[in-house]
Amino acid sequence: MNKRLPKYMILKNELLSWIESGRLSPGGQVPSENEIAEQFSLSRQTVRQAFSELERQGLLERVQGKGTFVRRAGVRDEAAQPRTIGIVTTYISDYIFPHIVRGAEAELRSRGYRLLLASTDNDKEKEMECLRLMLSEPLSGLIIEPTKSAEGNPNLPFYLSMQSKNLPFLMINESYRELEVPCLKVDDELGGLTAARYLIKQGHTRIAGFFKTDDLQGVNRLRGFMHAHREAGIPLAPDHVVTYTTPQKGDLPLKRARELLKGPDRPTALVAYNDELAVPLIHAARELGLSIPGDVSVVGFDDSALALASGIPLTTLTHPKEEMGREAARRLIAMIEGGSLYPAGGAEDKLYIPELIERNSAAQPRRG
Amino acid sequence: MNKRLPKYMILKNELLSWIESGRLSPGGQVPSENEIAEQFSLSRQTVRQAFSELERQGLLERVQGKGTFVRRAGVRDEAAQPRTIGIVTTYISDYIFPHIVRGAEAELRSRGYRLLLASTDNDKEKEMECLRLMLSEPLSGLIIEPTKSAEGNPNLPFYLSMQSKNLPFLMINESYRELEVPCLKVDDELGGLTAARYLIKQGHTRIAGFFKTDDLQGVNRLRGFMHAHREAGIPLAPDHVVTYTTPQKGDLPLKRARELLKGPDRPTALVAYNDELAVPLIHAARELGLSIPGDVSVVGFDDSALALASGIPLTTLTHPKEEMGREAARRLIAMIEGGSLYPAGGAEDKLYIPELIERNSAAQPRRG
DNA sequence: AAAATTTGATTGTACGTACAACTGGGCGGA
DNA sequence: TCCGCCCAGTTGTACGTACAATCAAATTTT
Repeated sequence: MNKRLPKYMILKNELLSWIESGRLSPGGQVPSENEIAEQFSLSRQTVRQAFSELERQGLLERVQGKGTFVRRAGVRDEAAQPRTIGIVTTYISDYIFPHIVRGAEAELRSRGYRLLLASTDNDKEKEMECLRLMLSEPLSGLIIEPTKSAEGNPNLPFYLSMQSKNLPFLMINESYRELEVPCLKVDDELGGLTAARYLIKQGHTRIAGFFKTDDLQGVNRLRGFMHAHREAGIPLAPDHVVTYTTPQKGDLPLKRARELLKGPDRPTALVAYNDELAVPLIHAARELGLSIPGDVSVVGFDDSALALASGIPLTTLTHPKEEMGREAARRLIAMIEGGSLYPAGGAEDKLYIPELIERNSAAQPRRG
Repeated sequence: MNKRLPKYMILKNELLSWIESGRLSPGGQVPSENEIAEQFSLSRQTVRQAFSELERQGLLERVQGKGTFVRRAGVRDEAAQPRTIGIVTTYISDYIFPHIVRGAEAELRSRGYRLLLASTDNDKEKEMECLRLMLSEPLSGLIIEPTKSAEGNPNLPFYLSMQSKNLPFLMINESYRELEVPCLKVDDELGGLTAARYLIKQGHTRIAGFFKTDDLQGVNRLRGFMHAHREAGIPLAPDHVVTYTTPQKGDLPLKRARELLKGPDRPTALVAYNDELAVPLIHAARELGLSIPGDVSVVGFDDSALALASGIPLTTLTHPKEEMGREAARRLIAMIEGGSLYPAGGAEDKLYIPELIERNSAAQPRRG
């Protein structure tokens, strides 16, 4: 059985239970060393030993001439909570991701949290490396943007161990399906639907769509795109749906677009996976002597900075970006301070509704 | 004078000096409590008090039945090195800053360091807040992009205390003049010189410059711009130099540009503080019916993503961006692992030479 | 030769005393 | 009323003793 505990340890545990039970409240005064010594029939030195260990652990504060006081409530080794939150994102520097990070950073800073940042470059091995690094020192929580969410998730064990360690985390943009984790994202299927519906309503019947399909975002946008065709009864030529993966993004979709635009029955409208693709699509079309939006309409996604920087203001769908970052930070902090793995209002995902911004890159087709 | 130190404190300091002087080496055994007590004519209890405080600080290790041993050499509170590095930047999400962060992040991650990120929004109060937050938990080093470097530095005490705490840090883009700190930056004066020289060589004689002057970067670029005029003997009309500050950047320079371009003797070339300004300058000029580069040449700075996204590929000067971030990380790690406040090869600044990239926004003036 | 035991050294626990240093309140004098 | 002083109560420092627990090496026993 248990070896006999030293008396000062017994006293320590007794005092701890007093604190936890509320018999001693934070800030309140502890009976003096002499009183305790008498009550427990111990020498004052022994009481001092117990007190000084508790003081070292940060639970008591002794003030010469005044007395001994309780510092904070709480469990044994709570050890000042870290107040550091990690964000693991696919790309730090490009496109809308800086804005998401910025929103989160602003919110976190104002709430007294520090932000740890790491980037996966959309590479699953780096994702694991990032997680390992982040967890190498104490952390209060994590915000994760999944890497290649449409494929499998080899880092699942990592996430499970985080759940079992009661480390709160949530996902943005997309979540791994295998995990039950709160997620903030845009309703991408609705976005694809909205974009295609808009063009159909304008009178377009030959619309090509370009989607990156190693992220679920692209898959969902494509799904909405196809849905809009189905509901309008418009046939969708197979070669009018172009899918590609991250490494191909620089050339494959552009090559296909040129082929389509040069061929017979060229599409009168293009739906791009995002603005990053929409801008080069516009340039490619112009190089072929086509005018935007007269000959070809283009709709992008995400309302990024590119939408206005390029010559033609781009018709695109909104993405909350900074607001999403802020909200993710808010929710994560609520989870941390609530001590729960799931947000207070249930584990519901937050779905942002993308809205169409009409600018000058899309219009009715020439012969409507 | 000094109050008399308690005997156990005197003993503590004595032992510390033994450790630091090498009389006691890490891993070596400390004389037993009784020996020390006899040597110093103290009671064993007093020796125990000194020992236990040193043990608490992590310098000694006591093993029952064996003896007391020295844990590690080194200064008082070395405490397992954190391997976390902070970056304080002006803007996270905009322009070239994400690329700098990205370079630093990649390098840090590959070396096993975590990256803490904070943004000042170019606000000195937030800068202080960021520093305070970052330092609230252990940190190995800091990379700082100064806020409004051309103005004073109210957070100087903070930086000085960091130096006195032997916390390595370095500056990027610009440094506060009051601090002797290693710095990585572009030779902005040379950049301004190069841009103006180029335009002069093309035959331009009426060149307007637009510079943001609350950052030293802008001040230096302006200086080079003026230098080029002086050396070429070209008079520089006072209203052809437009200076502005961060809050004005959205409208003042554009307003002035329109006035200049509408007026008589309009400039045939514009030098913009950076690409972020160059792009709207181009748009403004085109709205006035002027063609680029036929009627007006425009040169930007930093070779940002905007330089290619906008309709006309922008002639601009390079900025190392990612490479600068990587190099800053490398140097900081060297300082940390070298244990020195200054880099091994002396505290020399790294000066990057900006190079001109000729694209399509600048050419010879119409009647050359 | 191997195993068990003893032994000495060392730190851990526990009690005791004494005085110093500090705090806050009460008391008395200016 | 205010100031200084004292006093009781508290923690801090310092010394002392005694024994327990542990470790490693020497010693004895098997």
